[in-house]
Amino acid sequence: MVSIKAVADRAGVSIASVSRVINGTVARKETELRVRTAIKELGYQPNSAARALKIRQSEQICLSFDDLANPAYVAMTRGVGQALAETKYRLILASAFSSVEEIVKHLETMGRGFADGLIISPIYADKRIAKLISHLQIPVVLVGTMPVGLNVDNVYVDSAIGIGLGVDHLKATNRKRIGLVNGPIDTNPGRRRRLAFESAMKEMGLKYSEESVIQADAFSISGGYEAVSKFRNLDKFDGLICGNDQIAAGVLKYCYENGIAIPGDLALIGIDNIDLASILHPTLTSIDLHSEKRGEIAAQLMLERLADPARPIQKINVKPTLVIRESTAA
Amino acid sequence: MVSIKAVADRAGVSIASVSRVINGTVARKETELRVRTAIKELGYQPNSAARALKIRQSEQICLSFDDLANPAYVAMTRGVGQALAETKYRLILASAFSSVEEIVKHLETMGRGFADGLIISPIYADKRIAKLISHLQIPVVLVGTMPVGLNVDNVYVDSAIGIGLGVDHLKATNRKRIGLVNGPIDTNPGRRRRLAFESAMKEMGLKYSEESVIQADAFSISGGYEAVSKFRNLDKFDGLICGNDQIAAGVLKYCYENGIAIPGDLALIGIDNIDLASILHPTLTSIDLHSEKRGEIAAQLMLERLADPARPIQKINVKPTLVIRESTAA
DNA sequence: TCTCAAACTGTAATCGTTTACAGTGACGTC
DNA sequence: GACGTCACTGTAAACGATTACAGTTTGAGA
Repeated sequence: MVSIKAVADRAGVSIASVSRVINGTVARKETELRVRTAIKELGYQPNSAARALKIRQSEQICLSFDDLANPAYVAMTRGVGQALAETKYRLILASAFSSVEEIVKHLETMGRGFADGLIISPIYADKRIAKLISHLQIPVVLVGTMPVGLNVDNVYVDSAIGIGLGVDHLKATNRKRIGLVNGPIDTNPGRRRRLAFESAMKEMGLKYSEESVIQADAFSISGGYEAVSKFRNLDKFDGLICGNDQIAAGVLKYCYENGIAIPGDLALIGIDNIDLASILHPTLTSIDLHSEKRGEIAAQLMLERLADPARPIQKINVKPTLVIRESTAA
Repeated sequence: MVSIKAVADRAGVSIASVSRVINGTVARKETELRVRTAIKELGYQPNSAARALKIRQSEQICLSFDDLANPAYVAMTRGVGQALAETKYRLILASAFSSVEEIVKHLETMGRGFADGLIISPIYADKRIAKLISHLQIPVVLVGTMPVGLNVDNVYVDSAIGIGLGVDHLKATNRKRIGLVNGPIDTNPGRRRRLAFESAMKEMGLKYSEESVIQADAFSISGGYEAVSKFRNLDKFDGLICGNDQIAAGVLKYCYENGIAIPGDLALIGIDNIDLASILHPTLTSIDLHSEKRGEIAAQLMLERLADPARPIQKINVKPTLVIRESTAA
């Protein structure tokens, strides 16, 4: 392993000078040249562990979420990655397919200093998570619903508004018997979307009851498919909002197999507006929650926080938008 | 920051004893108890930079590929993550949406010791990449086609066999005018799949020419859609193999919009067998390249290599399989 | 030529661990 | 009671960088 000492010897200077050249502080032209030549000749690269130990920074930022199989999180990752690309920070991905237990385990190891900051988008509504986050020594940016009692930088999208847009659109296209195919209720999005749906329905004077909600046990294609398979009597509804686009895809598949015409018999709306939405038959109307943009903003907040630890806490609100496609045609 | 010194003071022992307790070597019962209590009381976590510096290991493994938007790579990431979950290694994701330039940049910084091993699945066929990899000081496992001149642990799937399965199946279901909608030709999969297609066609005595190949400029839905939109006269073919499932989805969309019946007028086969394949209408026959399994094997190879740096180089071959669905019904 | 400030450079301490080695004490044996 | 062994513990030296601080060189001005 070629260390800073080897470079110093080769260039005939002290290690301090080498370090100074690397970090771009004072150095005579000739010294700099000799050091740079030595570095090139030896193929030297500074050891990041030693550097991290000394400067007390790892120059790594950790991104943590629970479902990489969900394209919305992939998009978020892309956003974070882009914002970090031109900085000194590397992106670490942690616990991308995890259960609550795994997240807790991961959070517990975050104190080891291998990351300078944590961007987290927890879907599970578990109390331990909020507690662990609040005890972290490094800056945290939370994407999504802020748990009670926690106060960190935050970027969120008001799903109530999003669901409102959806219900509104269905009502405007003359649907009256509207239901929700919700994702798991022990998750933040699941809980929030259900509440938002209820209040949107009541607000618009539409009939709402417990039976308006079909419960899927995962935010996935098969989750959606199986939920409506079990439920069966979809003719109760003439419009459905789904927990996300994948659930909607599952519902769509079921409808196709069972002769339910979309949008003829039933209008369908998804959430997230992933690529899938535009290639389904019919193409899927979707509430876009702008995941990539939220990732980008989260990374931006993190960079600003790292640059100025004392700045006031920021909460950024991203507006959902409705993308209308064939699945809700009148 | 609470360090090992603080723990030692609290427990009334030396830092060496604390370290020994943590790393599970000799210690008297009472000493161990006092140390563990002190650790708990102070909430101590060992600093990973200091540890990495001393033991010359970062306990991080880097996974590098170029297109996280492709679910096949997400599956691979899941495989790697699972295999690493119960080990001491953390998974870092690098350059997940990258150009050749970015990969080169990343590879150049791999010498800094922030990862103990690199699992890489490069799609671009660029000579610099092979060269940089061969100069790396850490173990590398390559997933995919091995560039010439490189010799590292490798897990690959013989796409020739996969394409062969596809062509075979199309021939068996009475298709004669078979084409390929290929991905970009400057990528490894693109190049390999084209060659494999050509030889499979010739071997089976089917007509092949330059015009049998439609070139898409990305392994994506829009890549497939635009390629066939530009090409137009799809009636030349009665069977198409697509560079991956997303390209196939794009082709399918075009066919739907232009009244080409699948599988009536045209049979369609994708590659990768991602979730999407089973929810398209019609469902898509696909050549499964077992990405998740390859990721798992790659991680396994890496762990074995790290445990025994001297062991002979392994090359593991994963067999592709054909999943037949509606899009190729006779 | 001499002086002094400015510009640069080197020495050495430090970051938080791990670990070789030496030291301590308990205990069984003669 | 002396001694050897064994089990454990502490001291101190690394690992490879950064950075005060002190020391040295340089060059301008007198």
